[in-house]
Amino acid sequence: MYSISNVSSARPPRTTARPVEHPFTDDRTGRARIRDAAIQLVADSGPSAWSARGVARAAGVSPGLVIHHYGSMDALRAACDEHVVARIREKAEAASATGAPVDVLSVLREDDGGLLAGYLAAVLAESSPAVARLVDDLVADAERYLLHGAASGRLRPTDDLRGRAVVLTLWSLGALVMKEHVKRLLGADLTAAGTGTEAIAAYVRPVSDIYAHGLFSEAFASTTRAVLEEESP
Amino acid sequence: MYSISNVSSARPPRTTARPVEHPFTDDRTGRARIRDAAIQLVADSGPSAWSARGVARAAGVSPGLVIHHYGSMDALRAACDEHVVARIREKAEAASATGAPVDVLSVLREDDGGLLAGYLAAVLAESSPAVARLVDDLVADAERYLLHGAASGRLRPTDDLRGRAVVLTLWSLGALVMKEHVKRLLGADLTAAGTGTEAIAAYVRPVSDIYAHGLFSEAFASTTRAVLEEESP
DNA sequence: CGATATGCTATACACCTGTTTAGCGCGGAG
DNA sequence: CTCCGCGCTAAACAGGTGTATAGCATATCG
Repeated sequence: MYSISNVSSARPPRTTARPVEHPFTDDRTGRARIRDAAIQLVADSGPSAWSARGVARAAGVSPGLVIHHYGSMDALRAACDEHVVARIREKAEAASATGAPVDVLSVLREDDGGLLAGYLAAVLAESSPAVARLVDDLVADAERYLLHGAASGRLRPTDDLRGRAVVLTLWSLGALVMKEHVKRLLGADLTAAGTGTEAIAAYVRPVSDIYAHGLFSEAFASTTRAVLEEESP
Repeated sequence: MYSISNVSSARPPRTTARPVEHPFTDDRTGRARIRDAAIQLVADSGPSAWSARGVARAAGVSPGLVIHHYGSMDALRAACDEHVVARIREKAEAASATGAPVDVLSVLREDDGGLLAGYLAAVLAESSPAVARLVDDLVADAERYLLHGAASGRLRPTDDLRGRAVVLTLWSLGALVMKEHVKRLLGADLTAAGTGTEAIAAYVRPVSDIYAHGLFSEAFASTTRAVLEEESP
């Protein structure tokens, strides 16, 4: 689900990969600098940019230090996933606590220059236990929101709340993965925090329209429902 | 858009990567065998499986022959993209000619063991001119379908037909890219041609429900529309 | 027959990958 | 002072990458 009232105002431009000023500066040891540089690199240049030497260069350290701190590139990858997932979880929980709509795209629209969104977009299609857990959690969040929304009368009830939560969440995440196509076709950059309301609106408007009224005419919707009921076991 | 009446019946199981029996056998020179093996490899094992030696092994030839025929791995990649895109285009045109709903997921559900879908899922998030063109064409197809659907009264009219076409197409393609998450969360395998109606239904049902009625209650939809109109320039 | 084209392999090369190892510098504690 | 721990680099290694090159086998044509 996506609510227009959640559309944030203009943000500062994205930073490019370089060693490395960062929105989360809590534990800036060499270890943290390396992890953060790796996240930035993947967010900016995709999974193919992943290498010990690339990360080392971006962090301003030697490749040996990368391995020294993390033991292997796989372990670094897992650490990056866990870190990004934890951050997103925090943001999703904060949004949930305010009763705001729990759409992952709005959760990700923060002043981090598109870092979390960019990294997530890059890894969503890859096999990662941490990311799979995040997706599952986001679905659970969406399901809770749908439940409350139906109870309050804002959202239509359904006998398959979970299926709906899965579909809505995966649609949003899928659009994120397909961000370059979204950008080319609609001019909307789903990860750029610097994007103004207008540029995101090109994506949000048709989405909201479908959420508001569906796609089928009422007559056709009735027909489809009849077909659905025939096919049910 | 997705129509239940388009759900195909059970198909034979997927083939695994091996040298290599294939649904399209028209030009089975060494060159074609290599290209087809490469497509199968990526469909089965993702972009990280891409290497001259991996493709050569799968095709039962030497790595040198791969390069001999295509000049470089980049050229082979481009050839694979073009080939898959051409096949999908054929299928989409055939579906369009019959007036069937032009949903890419149903177009891809054929007796090729999930090959086209699997390859497309693997490359959709990567930068590829051929794939971008395919996406653009699929959006154009969807827009035409929406136009006809609105004229016939089956689909709701909208002042942003193109935006809707983009969103619907990218949702479907996004779900394809996220196929492992769809499978884990709903048990629906969007690329496996061997999947029966029931397994796909777990994805299709909530989708159809949203298409039929939207997500918001009528009261809330009216409110959202009011917000939308306020925010329009 | 020889010449040419095509298909193909084996080998080698330059460069990249992740990882290991040795060693230096610095700070703190005893 | 010495010792220890930590942070760090440089060099080396094994294994992988894409690619180039030489050469063999086969078929076809004049």
